[in-house]
Amino acid sequence: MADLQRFRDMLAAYMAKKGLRSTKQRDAIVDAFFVQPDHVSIEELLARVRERDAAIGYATVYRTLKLLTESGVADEHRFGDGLARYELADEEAHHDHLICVECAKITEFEAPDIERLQDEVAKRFGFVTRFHKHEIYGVCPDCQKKTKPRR
Amino acid sequence: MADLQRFRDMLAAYMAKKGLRSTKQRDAIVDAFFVQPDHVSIEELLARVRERDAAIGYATVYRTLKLLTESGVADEHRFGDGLARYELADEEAHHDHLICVECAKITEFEAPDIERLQDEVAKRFGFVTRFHKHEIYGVCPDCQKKTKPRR
DNA sequence: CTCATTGCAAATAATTTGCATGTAA
DNA sequence: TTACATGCAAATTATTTGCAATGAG
Repeated sequence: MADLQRFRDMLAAYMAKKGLRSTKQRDAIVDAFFVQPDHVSIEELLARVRERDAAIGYATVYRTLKLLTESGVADEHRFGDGLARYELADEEAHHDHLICVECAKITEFEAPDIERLQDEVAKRFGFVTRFHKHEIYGVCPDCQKKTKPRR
Repeated sequence: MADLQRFRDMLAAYMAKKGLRSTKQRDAIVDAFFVQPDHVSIEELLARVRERDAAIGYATVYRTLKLLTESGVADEHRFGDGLARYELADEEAHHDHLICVECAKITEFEAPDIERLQDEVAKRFGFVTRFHKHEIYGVCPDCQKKTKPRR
């Protein structure tokens, strides 16, 4: 688990710079995100947040996640199921994803050697890298067992 | 440029197997795709196709591109601008993408060493890979010149 | 007090689908 | 002839936005 305080500070700084205000809705959403900032969708997060305050509207969740993304606290991902998912923008421990095409489970992996080769590719083309996506779609071990049981 | 005939055969086989018919609209769309099968969007393809037959509806383009995708002739990509783009599903010459965040230009790259490391990652997690996405987002050489001119 | 924020509903944008009509095979 | 295909418009889905009411600083 990353250093959450660092992210809270990052968000506070961004909000101060932009003259944004903190509200109970925002706090509830941000807290809910920090509880388990791992590939949550808006809908999942909204459900979590409504346990604390049932009146929070989904537009507020969209707006707050956009705020988290702009402030550099969260990264937005799209894994092919048509909706955005968010996770902590943890550069220190950068990882990429394996996505199961059967059960949609997401597994993280780190591969510094791939990152290095990737930097070389960017350099070869004269690109200044901002970010990247590396996603491997396939069938996870669990689903391999389910899909082709010996019979 | 890949062996287009191979892809035409692949499509014909798929259509035969499914009992699908060839129509002048489908032919026009497929031909237009084959002319330049490089990251076209539905809208771009529709424009191209309408030069030949102005009456073709956009639903037909959607349906035909889905057909191309299902038959293994085309791959669908989403590069973050909110719409689907299609390219030839050329496994022999597999490549990934560099996307300029300024001008949205897409550059292809091949990196067999990355692919190999990626296979190792999948194996390490017991995944059976179906396909992958590796996209590097950054600023291309042209836009670097535009964005920060010496002044 | 002032201006950002919220919740709601309506607006978008990309894509999909129902259906009457057209048309391959 | 017998389904499959098409074009249109309406439906869907995820997300965004206008606006009046609310609330933070």
